[in-house]
Amino acid sequence: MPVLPPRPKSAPLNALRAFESAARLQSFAAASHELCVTPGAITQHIKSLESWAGAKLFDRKAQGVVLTELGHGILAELGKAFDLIGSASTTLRSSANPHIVRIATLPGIAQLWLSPQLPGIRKTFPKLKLYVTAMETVPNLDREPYDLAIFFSKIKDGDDLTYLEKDTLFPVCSPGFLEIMDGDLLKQTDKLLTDATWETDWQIWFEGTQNVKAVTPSGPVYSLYSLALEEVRQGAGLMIGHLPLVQKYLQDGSLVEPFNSRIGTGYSLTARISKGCGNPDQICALISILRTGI
Amino acid sequence: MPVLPPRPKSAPLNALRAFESAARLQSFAAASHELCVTPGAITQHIKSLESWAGAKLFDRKAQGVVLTELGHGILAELGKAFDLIGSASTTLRSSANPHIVRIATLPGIAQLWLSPQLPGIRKTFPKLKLYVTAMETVPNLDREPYDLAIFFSKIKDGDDLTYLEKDTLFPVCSPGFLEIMDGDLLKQTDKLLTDATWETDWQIWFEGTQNVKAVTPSGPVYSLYSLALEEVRQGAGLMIGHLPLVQKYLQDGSLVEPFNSRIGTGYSLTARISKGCGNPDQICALISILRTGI
DNA sequence: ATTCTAGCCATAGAAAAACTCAATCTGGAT
DNA sequence: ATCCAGATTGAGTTTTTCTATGGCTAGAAT
Repeated sequence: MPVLPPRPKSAPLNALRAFESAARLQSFAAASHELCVTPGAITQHIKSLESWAGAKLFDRKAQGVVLTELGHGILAELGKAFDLIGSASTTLRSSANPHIVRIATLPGIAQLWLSPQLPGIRKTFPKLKLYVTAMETVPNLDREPYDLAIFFSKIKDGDDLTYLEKDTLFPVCSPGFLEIMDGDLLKQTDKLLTDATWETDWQIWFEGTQNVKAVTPSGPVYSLYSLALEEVRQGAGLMIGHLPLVQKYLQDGSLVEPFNSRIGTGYSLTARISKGCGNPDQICALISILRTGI
Repeated sequence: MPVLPPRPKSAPLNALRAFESAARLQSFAAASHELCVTPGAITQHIKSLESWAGAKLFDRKAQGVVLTELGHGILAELGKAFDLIGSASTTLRSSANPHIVRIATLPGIAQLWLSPQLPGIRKTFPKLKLYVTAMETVPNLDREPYDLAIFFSKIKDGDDLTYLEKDTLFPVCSPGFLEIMDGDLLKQTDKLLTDATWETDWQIWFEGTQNVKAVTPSGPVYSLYSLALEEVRQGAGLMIGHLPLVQKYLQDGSLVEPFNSRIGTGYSLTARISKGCGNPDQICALISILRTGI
């Protein structure tokens, strides 16, 4: 039996993925975020790849990291490779389970916009299973295995986006809060709630509609929009409502709009479909139901 | 600090690689060989990918394994992706170390053909470092990180092969063995040595040159050609010499050619260059030196 | 029919890889 | 001077990957 010497290993795949991400984003920290690991993990991946290659791939500066020419040379090729892998695996999983649609969206959208539409969707597509994953940033649909991403974004030509609804800002509060409070609602800045994802909402609304110097809200800051909105419905104060997310509460009367001045943000609620998605027709049908509302 | 729920993971890269190999080769066993792991490792990779996808990728039959339609659908895409990764990593490593040339070749070629040429190569390229890895089968240069593969192969149009020398077969033995033995050298079949990689050499030579029924050699079988040849040089018997590999010994007189009947095999010693190789000019120069001989 | 054989599967244990955590370093910015 | 963002380091832990078994099945050989 011939004992063959060990072949030299080919480059470690996971390290290559880490490298591609770090090189594309020009930052280990950003890559660590994209890949959902700690920065240290990225450091180690890059180190292992550098030792495999026998050369530095990044120049380490104190304020960050700069790709070497060597690293730059393979970035495009690697990117294409991981795009292919991503689309292949999305295709695989979604055509294996055509009755499952995986949606990526903001937590607030999931709870306040998507969730109320579920009964209607179930009626139209009784067999459909929706897997909704909440996240703060738009995932790279070329890489991550979702069929559909629903986020607020600016619509540009060339993007493969489907418009759903316009985003519009205006303060909201509970009917009870409105009754109790006297005079200028906006004076008591500690009653102005903020959501961490949309920190500048108040400022945008002030500057766009009030023609007065923006008041700095000093009320609590929430990390979940739906949580903040719940507080507001309990009468905790005022916050900026995004029309698509508060419409339901305006209709059922649990929230009211104390001012008559709305402002658009240039953003819209949009859906984007993954290229790898296995059942585009079904997804389109689903989107059209979401767009027209229940 | 917002606690985000865990994102659904993307498909495991190593499992995808195992799948691609198994699907392309239509066999777990072959894939395990290609990736230098045990068959069990492949089984587990495929299982993990199947559970990630939520569907079977292969139909298991007793005599092997058959790709499902689902699996077939992503094979081409994955193959392209891993080709890109392979070429990117080869590019990376060889352009990081332009003075290193990694050669994959048969053990026999390494020892009997390449090794004698090293002094001459060192003279021409003093800074060059050759890393020679011996293996039984031609590696996939699109995937594995070698710059150059030197093997016996049939030259077909379209292949990116460089011809080096013609392969030619004929029996060889030591001068001492020739003296001692009487009469028909080929009668004593236990003195006919065989190399495991080229088991049919004797048969090919007999049928091509002797016009007699092939004698079945019953001498020892070696797993390394160079080892067998060493025995022959010590007078252990006769074996089939491949011209490129025995030429040196014919010249220095340690082997002789008792019959005057050579036969070609249709194969030639050839060099193929990796697409990803970072320094093609240097490699070409190297090949041309190897071809012309020292 | 029985045995053989090629391939895949299942499980346990071992080895290697990957990740986290907390502490540390670095040089520009406040 | 101190702070800060971002990268690193090393120890310890978790997860993944691999091997080593033995078992299974169906076709081939005896």
